[in-house]
Amino acid sequence: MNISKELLKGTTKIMVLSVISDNELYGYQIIKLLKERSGNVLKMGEGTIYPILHFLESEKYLTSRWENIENGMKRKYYSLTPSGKKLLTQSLSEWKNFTDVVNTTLFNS
Amino acid sequence: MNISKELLKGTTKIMVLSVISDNELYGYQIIKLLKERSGNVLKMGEGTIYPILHFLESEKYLTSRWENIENGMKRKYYSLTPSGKKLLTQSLSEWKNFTDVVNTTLFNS
DNA sequence: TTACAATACCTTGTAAACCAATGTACTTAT
DNA sequence: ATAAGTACATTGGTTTACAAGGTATTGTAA
Repeated sequence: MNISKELLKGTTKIMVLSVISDNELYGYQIIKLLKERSGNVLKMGEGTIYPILHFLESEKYLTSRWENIENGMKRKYYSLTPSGKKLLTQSLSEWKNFTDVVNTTLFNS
Repeated sequence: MNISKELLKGTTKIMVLSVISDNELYGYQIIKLLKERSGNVLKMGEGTIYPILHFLESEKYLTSRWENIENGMKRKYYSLTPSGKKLLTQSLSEWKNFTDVVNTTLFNS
């Protein structure tokens, strides 16, 4: 089963905020987590997630810190700012409104 | 309450197919019907709906006929082809899958 | 009667979202 | 040694929706 690219538009940002709200996470991990949590349906590419993280950080919804791990690799960990938590709450309520409106429109005939 | 442009992406086509499935409709009427059915939330412009109708017709999901009404105006009525009915069924099931996956990802933490 | 709102069709240009592809660099498994 | 995995990043293309503009007619309010 596949999720069409078009339907996804707009929701990816919310899902990114949502997964970060639980734990401090790095980009590559978020991609794998979204895949896992969605039951292997969402296969976001790096070209999708990294720009979203950069945007959310530039808008102060996220902060980041670099961590050097033993083997020489570096990870950039993101967490929500207070402003990001507010955005998440607001986005979740928007998401609910949105699906309600669409469902009403689709099925109230 | 406003529905963000980004979330809407992809769903407008489905809603257009959905409203036409019940009755033969013309473009301007569809805009008003979507507004009405969504409880005054969806205010699709003509620049959104007309291109979708043209696309769906070019892909043979819709057929159209012109009707001259008394006062000199002309309306272009659209209805679903068998292929369009199939697309609608398929799109509705995609929509359901999509919201399920997003909700799982958002709320199963 | 003159102007505006509404009906009804249409197109063009722009911004945003996502993905595929590509690039770098290091590590681990075969 | 070669491929796959980890982990960061950017560029270019497609699609979606909207704002703004255009044509033409009818109905209404000033």
